[in-house]
Amino acid sequence: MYFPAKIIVFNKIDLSVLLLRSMAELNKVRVRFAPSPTGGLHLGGVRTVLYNYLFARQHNGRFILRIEDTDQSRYVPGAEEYIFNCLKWVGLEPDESVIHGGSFGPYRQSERKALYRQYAEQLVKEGYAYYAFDTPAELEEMRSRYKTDQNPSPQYDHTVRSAMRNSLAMSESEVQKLLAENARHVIRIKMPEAETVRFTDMIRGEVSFNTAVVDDKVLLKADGMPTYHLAVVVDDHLMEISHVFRGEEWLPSAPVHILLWRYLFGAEAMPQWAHLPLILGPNGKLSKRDGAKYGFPVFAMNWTDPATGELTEGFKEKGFLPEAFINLLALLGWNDGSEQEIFSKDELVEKFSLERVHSGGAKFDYEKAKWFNHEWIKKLQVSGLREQVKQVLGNSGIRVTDEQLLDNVLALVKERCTLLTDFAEQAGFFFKAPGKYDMDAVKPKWNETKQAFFLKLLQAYNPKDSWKPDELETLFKEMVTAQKIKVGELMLPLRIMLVGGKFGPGVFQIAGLLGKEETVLRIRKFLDLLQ
RNA sequence: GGCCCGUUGGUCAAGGGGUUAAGACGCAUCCCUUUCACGGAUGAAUCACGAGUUCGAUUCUCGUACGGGCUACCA
Repeated sequence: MYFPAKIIVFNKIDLSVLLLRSMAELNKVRVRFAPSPTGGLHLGGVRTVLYNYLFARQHNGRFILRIEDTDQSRYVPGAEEYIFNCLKWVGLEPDESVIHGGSFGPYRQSERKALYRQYAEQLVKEGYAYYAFDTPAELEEMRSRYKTDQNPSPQYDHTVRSAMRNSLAMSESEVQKLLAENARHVIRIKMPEAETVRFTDMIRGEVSFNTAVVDDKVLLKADGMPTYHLAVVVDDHLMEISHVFRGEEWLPSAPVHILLWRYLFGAEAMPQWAHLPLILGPNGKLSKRDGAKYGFPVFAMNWTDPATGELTEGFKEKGFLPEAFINLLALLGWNDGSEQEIFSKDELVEKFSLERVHSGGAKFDYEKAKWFNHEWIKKLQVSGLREQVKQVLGNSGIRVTDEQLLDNVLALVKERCTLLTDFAEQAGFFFKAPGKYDMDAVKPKWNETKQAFFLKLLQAYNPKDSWKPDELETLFKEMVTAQKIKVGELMLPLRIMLVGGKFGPGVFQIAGLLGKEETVLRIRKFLDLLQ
């Protein structure tokens, strides 16, 4: 009597679990970053990657990287590999891509070329698009003909299309003849003459457009490649993308994409859109130029233009930690509402939410960016810094052989380094005696008494068996008190002897790490130099 | 020019009808530190403007101004 009831209950549970699972499959989150491999990876691009990544991780979804290389004239060798290197550096690697694989490939649009034409043709057949045979010269002619002060950039739209050479204006037989002759042509979307297209953006709410003022965008180019507009819609559908995050600069062409979705795959199937606020420079959208002009990086990593050989410095080489780079990017347009500003990647995955992304653009502040890096250098354990600092020291000709010393040095100096490159100055002298000294800090005030003092110091330090900072300091101060000189008057010269300049941690801390031998050697060397 | 999006200190920003309008960066001054940092303290905003709604608008509505984006067979 009791048993059957129990079995029924179990069955119910199994059913609901199954139901939930299939619903989860249906609503599977799939997002994508779709860069065009034409040059360096802009910090705005990395932020888009980040938001995609965070959203995917948060929803147990997949993050896809699709290469949008439909413009063959803009092909730049190496750019694609460079993008992957950047993503690897920041630790935001895709689940599916050209190199990560996946079952929705190919992930490079140029390899999907054959796919797009049928969709464009279908649109023509259904009256949503048309063939256009206008040559570049004819387009140019149209633009200059309609150009006025009131209308500085005439569009190819419903007001002019009947006066152009396209399948809407020409006779059926004429069109067929041209097509049979393989005449160069494009396929353009036929924008409705007056319709309001609206959609709900996840960041800015309802946005609406009047199709009358949107032009008949080219969907399929004369070379058979799709334009961005056709390709995004087709690929987002085929790759089952659920949410699209892209820059605000795409907002004006959103109605084209909405319409294409409606015509091709149905509005219900459309992914949700989120147009991210722009990252601004001192004047407008942040550009590579701004970086060069104001002296801060814009690209994630160094990028050398293969055509011109021009090098653009990246955040990595400038001395940024990937942790800091991600952190500062996340906060450029988003915050969790609390006072917290330092977030690890895991915390971001946990706390990020689209609802808290701003709609207004944010001006990039390099000073604040450096602050984030400083915070992360302070926060990170030496183990997280070791390899990167070795690299930095290596770049200035210092090879680290004593790993233990490196760890001690890092712990001692990291709080005074804002960029990783600062370690060259702040840590370098521990491994290599100063090559030159800040003589101005010593010479003007140097005298016989001081010279004598240091000789005596040498005599006191040399025979010491233990070598602890505290003891060295006490001994030093005891000896100074015997003189009629201020402690500072002698401490600064000692610093210069050991460090070379007026910087670094406490002098005796330095001496401690340097060891007796090296400390004595440096003092003696300097004294000789002054003779 | 047209269309779209936006507007809280120099910058990033919290707050969304009644608040002394958070916090951070940067800046300035001071304290700590016999270097430089770190750390601590203090200082600086009539919430773009004008109407409206309201007992009351930074917060809601509408205009204006300003800023930005788009306006290619580029993405």
